[in-house]
Parts: sequence; C-alpha cells; structure tokens
Amino acid sequence: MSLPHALLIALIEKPCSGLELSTRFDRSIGFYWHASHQQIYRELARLEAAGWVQATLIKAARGGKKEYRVVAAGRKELSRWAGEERGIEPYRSELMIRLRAEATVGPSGLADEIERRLALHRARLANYQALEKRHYSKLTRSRSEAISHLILQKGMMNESTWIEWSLQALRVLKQEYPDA
Amino acid sequence: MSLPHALLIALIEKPCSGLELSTRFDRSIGFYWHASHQQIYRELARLEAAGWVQATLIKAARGGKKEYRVVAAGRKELSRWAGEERGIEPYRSELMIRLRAEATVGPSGLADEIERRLALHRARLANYQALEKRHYSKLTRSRSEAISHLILQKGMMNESTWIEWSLQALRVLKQEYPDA
DNA sequence: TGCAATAATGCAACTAGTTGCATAAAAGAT
DNA sequence: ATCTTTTATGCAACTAGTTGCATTATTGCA
Repeated sequence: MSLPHALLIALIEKPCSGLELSTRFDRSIGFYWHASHQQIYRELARLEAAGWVQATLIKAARGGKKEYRVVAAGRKELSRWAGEERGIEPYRSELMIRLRAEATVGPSGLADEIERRLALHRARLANYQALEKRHYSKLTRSRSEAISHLILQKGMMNESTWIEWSLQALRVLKQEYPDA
Repeated sequence: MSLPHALLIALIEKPCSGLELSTRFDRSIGFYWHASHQQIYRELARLEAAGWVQATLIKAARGGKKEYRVVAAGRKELSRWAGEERGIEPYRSELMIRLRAEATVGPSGLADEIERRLALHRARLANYQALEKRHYSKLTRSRSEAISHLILQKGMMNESTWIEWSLQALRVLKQEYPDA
C-alpha cells in the first residue's frame, strides 16, 4: 500500500489542504497512484492520528479548511518505507483478459476500443514529451531532478509501448480470417 | 473487475476443480490478473449462484472435489462483458512512488532492488521468447492464435521496457552527485 | 493401526479502494 | 435578501483483495 507515503511526499513538497492535495495529486504522483478525494481525506486523518502530519485550521477560508504539514516523524517514516524490501507487484490488465475472451468467444468490437486508446496514448506521450522539453533539457542536474526525469521517462516508455502494441493489435484484429 | 470473467475463460478452455484452476491460473491468465485460491473458491461459488457455471461433485477423489463447467449463460455473459465499453485503467506502480520518495528524502538503497528486478525481468523475457519460439513460429494461424500471440507480445514488450529503463535508472542512482 | 503428508475445500476478519451522498460556509448573482 | 455555485469537509455502505486459519478426506508409510 503506497497511498499514505505518496501523500507524505506530496505534502513535503508543499503543505496544503485536503482538497488542494487531491487536485495536485491528480497531476503528479496520481499518475502512478490514483486516489479519490474521499480516500485522501480518510488517509489524512490516519496520517494525523499516526503523528506523521500536523493539521492546522485555516480561519478566513471556506468550509473548515485545514493545512497539513509533515512533521519529523513523518519524514522518518517515509525514508524507512522507501528502503523496505518488497517483491515486485503483479501486472494487472483488464484489456488483456478481454482480448483473451475475444479469442475464446469470438469478436466483440475490441478493435474500436483499442483505436480509442491509441489516440489517448499518443496524446499522453506528446504531453510528456512537451514536459520533458520544458523541465529536463539542461545537462546540469541534481540527483533529485535526475530521479524525477527517470519517472517521466518510464511514463514515456509505457506510452510508446502501448502505441506500438496497439498498431500491431489493430492489424491482427482487422485482418480477415476464414471462419473457425 | 475481471476475475469472474477470467475464470470463465479458463474454465471454457478446460473444466476443472477449484484447486486445479488456481494452479493453472497462475501459469496463464494469472499473469495479467492474479488471484489467491481463497478468492477463486469464493468467486466460483458466485459464478455458480449466478448460473454461469455448473458444479458436479467428483466421487472417488479427496476432499469434496467438484468439477466446474461453464454453461451457455456463462458464455453469453462472457461475450457481453468483453464487448462492454470501459475507460482505460490507471497505472499503479509502487516503485515509482518509492523512487520519488528517494528524490525527496534521500538515498535508501533502491539501486539494489532495481538490480534484483532487472535480473527477474531478464529471466521472464527469456522465458517468453522461448514460449514464442515454441508456439508461434508458424505463419498459418487462426484468429485466436494470433490474439494469444498479441498478449504474449505485450508481455515481452513490458519486460523489455523494464530492462531498458532499469539500466538507465541504475546509471542515475549509482552516479555521484555533489551533496545538496 | 495409527500418524504424517497432501489434496481439496472453505470461512472469518481485515485492508484498500469505490460510489453515492451529506454538510457547511463563503462568494457571487439577481 | 435569498438563491445558486463553489470550496471544503467528510461519512456510510459496498466491492475487491489479502491473510490466517480451519476442516475433511485420502494416501502412503512405519
């Protein structure tokens, strides 16, 4: 389970409220670990109970706005967690299962869906490439910048793989086969 | 949720007991959707309750061995499900979160772990390449064979991506940086 | 004949994630 | 003034997956 630690990372980068965290999350870490705002609020309460973050009520703001800030114990927990041994997490792809279903019970319009996905993956890749140009063009980089770049590169590789594979898949799915 | 449908696929290929299913699953579909035997037993009970499979008690066998067989309604459900529209499922990678933790709270021995994973991904790729040679060398193929091949190819591409990325990551993580 | 190993089933309790809705306060519109 | 929208919080119920253990029956061995 990575959510609590992912939230700690985001809050170290910039302390903020639950709502702001949940929007910020979507555009960065959320790419590798999505969470709904409900989940984030619940988790923030747990982080506070564990003594890893501290919440302060912001007056002069709507709702009961609070700002969460990571305390020393939270940082300690994060580095402990990052160094823990762990097995590799299993893949999980519903599309592959559906493809296999196509293979056993016959055509079911997956080609259209793959086409839609292909467009999406292309858009994402273009987006990442633009990000890369903007942020990682210089050669002089710190360790932490180099690591962020690695993460982006993995994202780009994933998208490229999907694009390449989708094209292959479309060739197969659209090909005519004699009736089994 | 793909588990019930993944089980239907496996049972269409070959009707069998829960235990046999759970071992067989690990070596095929399980690559894209893992499930423990407890989960499989529970799900089989649901599939039976839904009228998608039929269980028959096998006498002259240990425990209370049953054989599960997919019935017409089950096949129908499977093809309905395969044709359903669905959004693309989000990625989820704990390793990427841990890398980002490294970037914010400093080194924590991830290089060793990536090295271990690299070996694993190489072994898997070799395994898939052997499988490919054995099963998909001939040119004359049915639609369903071509689809199975696509699934294998995606697996190979994933492993290649991990290998390539791991090498890059190791270069970065082992590089010396001036103290921040 | 009893005992350990193994084949086969499964329940119960827990953790994580999703869905749907509820509440409250401030800001802005009419 | 009051009504809608937006910001901000969160609970409750459900679904899916994990962990740990329990049960039953057969096989084979000492």
